[in-house]
Amino acid sequence: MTKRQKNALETRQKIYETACSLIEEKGFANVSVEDITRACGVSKGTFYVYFKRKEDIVFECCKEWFSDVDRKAREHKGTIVEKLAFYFKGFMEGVTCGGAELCRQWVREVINPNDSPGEMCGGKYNYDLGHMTAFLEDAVKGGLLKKSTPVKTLAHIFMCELYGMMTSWCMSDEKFVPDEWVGRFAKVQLPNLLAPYRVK
Amino acid sequence: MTKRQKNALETRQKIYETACSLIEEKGFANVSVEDITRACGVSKGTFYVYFKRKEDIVFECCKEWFSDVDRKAREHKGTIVEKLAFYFKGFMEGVTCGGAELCRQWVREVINPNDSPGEMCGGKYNYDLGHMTAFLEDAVKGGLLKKSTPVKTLAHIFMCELYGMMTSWCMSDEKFVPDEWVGRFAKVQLPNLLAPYRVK
DNA sequence: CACATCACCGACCGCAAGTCAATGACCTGC
DNA sequence: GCAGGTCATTGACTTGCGGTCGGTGATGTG
Repeated sequence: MTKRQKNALETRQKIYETACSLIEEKGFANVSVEDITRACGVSKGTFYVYFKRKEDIVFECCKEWFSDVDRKAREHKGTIVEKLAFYFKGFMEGVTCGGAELCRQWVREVINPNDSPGEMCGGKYNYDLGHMTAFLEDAVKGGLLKKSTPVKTLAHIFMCELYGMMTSWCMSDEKFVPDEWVGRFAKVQLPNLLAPYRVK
Repeated sequence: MTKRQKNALETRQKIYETACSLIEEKGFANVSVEDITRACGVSKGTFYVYFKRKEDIVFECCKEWFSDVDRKAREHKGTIVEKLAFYFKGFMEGVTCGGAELCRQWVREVINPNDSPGEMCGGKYNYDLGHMTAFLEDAVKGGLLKKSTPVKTLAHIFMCELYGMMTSWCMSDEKFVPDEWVGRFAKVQLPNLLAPYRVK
């Protein structure tokens, strides 16, 4: 990697980090692209070299952990309840780690229909249930769940729970601790939902 | 009511209805205030006579049913599970009746922190759990739930479920039927959640 | 009939997103 | 080490939209 390329990467990172802290401080709608570029000493044009749209900045933080939580949960040892609890914990960690404003903006963007104009930088997280179904299919193959398990339906139910936690967290102004929620869910609700499909 | 006042009401209604259909067709962000006013033959200024902000138009449709679903569910006869199922059904009905785009925009707005600038026309629905706690307290007083029921926690759990369904619906592009979800939830999950607190 | 009211108008303002031709620092191959 | 090309960066500019406000004329009122 040349010095030039290294600098470019640093610029991109600087823009991203400045944007995150400004958004968290003032709210996404109250931060302009020029606010961001002024704050980190680059020009407006530079921003648009690295991000197609202002909104794309919020997808940056999700890029890694979305593939990562998937991999980690797959590798996680334990019962299917433990595996799922781990996945839930990871999802909430990823969604909340940037703070409420970033999460809110992520939700605002991610609920857009798929044919929305403007390609998402870094790939859109869309409602294909991909992560969750793959994860549950692993559990079926691994002998943790019965072959007859309605993977798609379960995936759907679990994603629904995750979106509920995420949205509640956004709206409750960070008053609740995701770990506690996930803990309660794993203890009270998960076993009942999985009971019919578990291999004894 | 004078003829003048009647006309004014009609104008307001016309703006509201035109806005809804345009938003549903093209998406909230792709419809300008001028698109709306042009489509219904009034001027831009007139829009701002009736709505403080462009965003306020989406709160219009929620005004009635938010108080209404509360009242109706309170009056609904049956077990606590039946009452709750009724409330869930009503909530989802209200949230989805205007179509996915209106619902999406409602979510985008409603997740704003409370100190967001711009007063919401028609009152903001905020995360005070108000509807749900009142409803559960009724059930405690009515002898359907034990006195020791952690009303606030349960309200929180149930709102979380509702937000999950709502968000999933927005993201799944109307693929799922809210009634079926609520039916499944009421059958599979609700009884387990309520079991410890129900009066036999 | 004259005056007041008020629903409605649309030109105007300010701001922010996104564009693009120009620049010059850096890289590369001879 | 130099010449020529590449590419990260710039910031003035365009575009479009949200929101305002002084004006107007139809409607209601005394």
